[in-house]
Amino acid sequence: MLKISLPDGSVREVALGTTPAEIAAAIGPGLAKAALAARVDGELRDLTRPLEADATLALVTAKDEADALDLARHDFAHVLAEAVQNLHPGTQITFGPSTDDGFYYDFAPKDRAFTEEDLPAIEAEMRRIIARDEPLIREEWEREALIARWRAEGETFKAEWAAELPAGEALTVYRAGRGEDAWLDMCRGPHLPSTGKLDPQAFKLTRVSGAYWRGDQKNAMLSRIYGTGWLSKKQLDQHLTRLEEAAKRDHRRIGQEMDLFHLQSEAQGSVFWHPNGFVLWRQLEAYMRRRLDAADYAEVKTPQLMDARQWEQSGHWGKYRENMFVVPDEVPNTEGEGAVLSGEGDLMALKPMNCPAHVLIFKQGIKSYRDLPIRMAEFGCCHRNEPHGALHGIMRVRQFTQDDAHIFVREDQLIGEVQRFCELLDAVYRDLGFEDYAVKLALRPEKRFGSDAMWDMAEEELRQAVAQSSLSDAIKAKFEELPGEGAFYAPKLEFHLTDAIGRTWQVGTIQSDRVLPDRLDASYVGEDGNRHRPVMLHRAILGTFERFIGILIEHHAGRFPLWLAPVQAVVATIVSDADGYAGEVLAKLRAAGLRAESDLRNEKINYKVREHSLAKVPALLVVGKREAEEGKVAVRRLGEKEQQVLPVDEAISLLRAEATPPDLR
RNA sequence: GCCGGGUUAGCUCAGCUGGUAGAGCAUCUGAUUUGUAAUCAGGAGGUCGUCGGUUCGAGUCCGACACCCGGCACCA
Repeated sequence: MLKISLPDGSVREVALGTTPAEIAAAIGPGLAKAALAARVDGELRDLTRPLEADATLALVTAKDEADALDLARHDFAHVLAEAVQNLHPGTQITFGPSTDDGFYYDFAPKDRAFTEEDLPAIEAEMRRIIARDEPLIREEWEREALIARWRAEGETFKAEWAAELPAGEALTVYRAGRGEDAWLDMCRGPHLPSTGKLDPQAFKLTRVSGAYWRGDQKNAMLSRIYGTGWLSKKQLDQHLTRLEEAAKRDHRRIGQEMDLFHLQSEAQGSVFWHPNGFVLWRQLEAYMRRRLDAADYAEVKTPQLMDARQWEQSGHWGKYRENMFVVPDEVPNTEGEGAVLSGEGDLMALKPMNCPAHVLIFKQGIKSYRDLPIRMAEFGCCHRNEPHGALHGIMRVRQFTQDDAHIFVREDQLIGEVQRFCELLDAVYRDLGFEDYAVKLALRPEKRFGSDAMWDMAEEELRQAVAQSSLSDAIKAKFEELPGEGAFYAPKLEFHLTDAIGRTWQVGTIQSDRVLPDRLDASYVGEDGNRHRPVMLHRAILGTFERFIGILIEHHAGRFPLWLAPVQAVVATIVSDADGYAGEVLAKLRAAGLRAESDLRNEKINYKVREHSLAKVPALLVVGKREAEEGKVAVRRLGEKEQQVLPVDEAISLLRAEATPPDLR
């Protein structure tokens, strides 16, 4: 007999081989029906998997939403695969997990990749499979038998996978339905007891795409079908609504609507900032400059183009050449038409990073240990020739400006500097409206430079710096380590912002680098009179202006706080008799340093209110006859239905206070 | 770079199986002087992404290229 402990503290004695489903049935028919899976000693398992030892058992129902969702999504993926093979015989199955909001499955199509036009038929077939309520039965197979089976069915990807699963691990197969011809997939499980547990109205196939087998560019391109899956139609509808809301916040759409910037094919991947959008940039840059000044950074400006030899020395030519824009250094051809290289093989390259140039500044003159730390900042404009498919609005571009800085430190200063950086970054994010962000430590990658001892030390330094910093407990609680994600020369701290609708974006970063100072022979004179290598901290808070502004746009959905808003106030007249007065109000607003416009058009006030509201102008100052006579304005704030009638000077001083950047309040 | 989809007026989009283009908004003109999310009327505006092909005839069919979108890969 086995002793099975239940969550209520009771212990049941059951025979060896009893299943959680049977225990659920013994407890009650309601539970038996609601049970989706079991947690056995904390491990999620199939309801029908026999118990083999004393254990704690918790039955998983829809109330355990995280588990239930994950099980359902995984099952949707299987149902998708079965549906596709029913409709498209000859399609090979490969791999199909659950995701954050649904699931996908990768197929090796027989002749052509799937398109969105295939999806409705596949959805219908999925609903038929769910309606058939096929039991999902777990089986353990011998490796050779399984490989043979997959080969016999022409499932070469599954056969490859089966052959490579680690020895000693049970090879499990799930049978959908009963009998010899039931559909099979190799899968670690667990699964719901049957497809009928899925809500046929709670999923939707959303898109198709390509995906490399095992995520490797060198492998075959598979055809992936994505879906979103939930426990109920209501949840699905809520999710679809969220997606619609997110689409309305898309920075590309708002950028167009608010006339912030545009992109065009003649300058692929580079942003044309319009006057409105560049206000955001200027405010952000001025703010960062004040912050950096206060934090003892010295600002520099370095060349856009440098000789290829310099990039060879820094190591970029070897490691980063593919992503660099290389420019021939040409002179007129004295012996004929056109131009020729100025010297043999003379090439220049646009900088993809600012770090080498900063080291070159560091190397001018002799540096003493007393000079360190040296904090060198640059709003550096970089060019990287990103793969075409990577470009995305203003978030991923080929020309961008980083709020970059390099801090040259002695070993004994390193942790303190990283800590100082974390605190500066925290203050900036809070000022900019992002209270909620995550810190991640990217650890040594497989291919790396330097000894294990160096990595042990470098990783521990960053870990310590975060732990010792004054970041809030909430932020520290979310700290996470990412094995294998570090740069080849150093571990890095990554700072991920969460926007208003829950998406996260990596923006800030800091990494300690002992390689580049060495390659470029940077040194300082130590207390002992000998030359020493400084450690170089590469760091950014916003990351790039382009991406950060994109995030700000989406975070605020274009409704910027007053200090950032491109147009802060519009004076709108009700009748043309108020035009003169509106002009006076406008002049006062501008004299107070506010970005203001007037709208004297011959239109109804309803029309003007609607138009400026849609343009997301934060403050609308309406003036009619009454206001003109009384020296007042009717202030209507964006998003509010009510207006407040105030004396002009009072309205202006309120707006002015609110328009003060957060660091100057 | 790879897979799939797309590109029609300033913007958002319609245009069935080929017969040389249409709406709303914006713009312009006129009327209207208006009190908090669209006043009315009229006009103008497009070599349908580029190049090539099929055809008596191409926005529509075929091919190449460019760019965009969704993913994948990439992201010092």
